Amino acid sequence: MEGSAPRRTRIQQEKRELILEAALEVFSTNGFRGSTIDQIAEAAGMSKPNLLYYFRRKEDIHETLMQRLLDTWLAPLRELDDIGDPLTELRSYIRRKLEMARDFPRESRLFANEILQGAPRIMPLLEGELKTLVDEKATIIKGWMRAGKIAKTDPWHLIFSIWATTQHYADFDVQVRAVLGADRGGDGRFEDAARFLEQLFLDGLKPKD
Amino acid sequence: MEGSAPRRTRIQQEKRELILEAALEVFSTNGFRGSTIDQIAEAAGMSKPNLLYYFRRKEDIHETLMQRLLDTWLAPLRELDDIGDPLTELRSYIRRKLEMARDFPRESRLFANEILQGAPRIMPLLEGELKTLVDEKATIIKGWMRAGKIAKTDPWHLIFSIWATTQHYADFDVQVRAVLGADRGGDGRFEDAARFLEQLFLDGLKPKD
DNA sequence: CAAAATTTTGACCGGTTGGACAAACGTTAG
DNA sequence: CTAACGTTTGTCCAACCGGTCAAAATTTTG
Repeated sequence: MEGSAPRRTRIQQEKRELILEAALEVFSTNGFRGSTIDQIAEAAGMSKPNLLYYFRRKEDIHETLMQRLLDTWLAPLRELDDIGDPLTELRSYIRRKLEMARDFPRESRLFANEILQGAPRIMPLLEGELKTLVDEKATIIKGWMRAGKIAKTDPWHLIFSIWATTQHYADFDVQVRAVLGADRGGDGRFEDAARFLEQLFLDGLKPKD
Repeated sequence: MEGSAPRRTRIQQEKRELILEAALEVFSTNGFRGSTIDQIAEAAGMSKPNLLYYFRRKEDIHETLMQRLLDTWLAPLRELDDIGDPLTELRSYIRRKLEMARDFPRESRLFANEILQGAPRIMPLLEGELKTLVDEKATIIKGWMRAGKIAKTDPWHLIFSIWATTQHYADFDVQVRAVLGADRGGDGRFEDAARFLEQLFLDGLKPKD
């Protein structure tokens, strides 16, 4: 019995990967119920029954995708630790998170879709693993505040605000580009965003003097 | 010919309102494609053909909902004007926006759903009405910066960050509550958020001295 | 009351979708 | 070659879904 490692041949590994890649594309733009197995199969270059040979149910694909997603998605937060200057640490967390929004917008949208609909499939993860991680990092941040290294405020809401502002550039990308227009909505928007966010989180809006 | 005001009896007005209310509930939690006419009809307490008597197509309901939504949704930004102290003006914009996230989370989620999927139905509005409004307000904010009333930064990204942080409490509500836990995730979370956001946007994270 | 107009419903339809299945195809090992 | 195993596909099905339609029920109007 080997329930924890049921993988077989190399072909299966490759095909499963192909399907997951295709499913990420389709799910992230159409949502779970808005996506069809046929769409995913076509995007993966195979027939529907063939796809169902590798994943028995549509939900299995989604579940596998979500499991992998959470690991990579929370990696930047996991890296946040006590060594180094607090402000620098927070600044690079924001930068990494923004880079993920730029480089993995599909993952961000998939996650947003799931949360928007009430997180029916990952609620236990949110209340368990995620809460534990955030609480742990909030304690670190609280320590920084007590030591006078950063301003005193609510660490949890601070983390929320970093998530919100960075993921916004992935989840609401079409809106951002529409509002910025053709000239400013190009590739440079992420650098503009990085500059702005750094200033916002470090200094706020009050004029310097 | 009265294409602009095709409303008829009082019953029609009431039933249409009933349907829109039910559709808001269903669409905002399941997305457009994830929602069925049957679900909406049941939530509105009527049969499917009866619902289709008031709205001929599923898309008509969604379209009507989106049109109304945008007006109320952008109201807080429209109120932002040049009279009064800039920092106070921005602070009350943030507060109003957060109140909307608290009082109209379904509207926020409906909008988020639409944007997430590439805004297929409201793209023209984003590039037209919305962009015009944001550009106009960005000009006002730029004036404040030139006058030294607030710190110099990018007005567009400032507006994005206000949208992102406030709507986060509606769109990602389940995640916020899961992470905050039973004790801190109660009704007080919006007041905590308001306090945090005020501090973030005004002073940033650098320690006071 | 009676005719006209409006509202509601049951039955139905065509298209789509998730999924099952067995047969065919390919590949590898003896 | 051939048997065994893994892979691929055509076909099919039952459930669902958006939408139609005609008839029935109700309300409005004269």
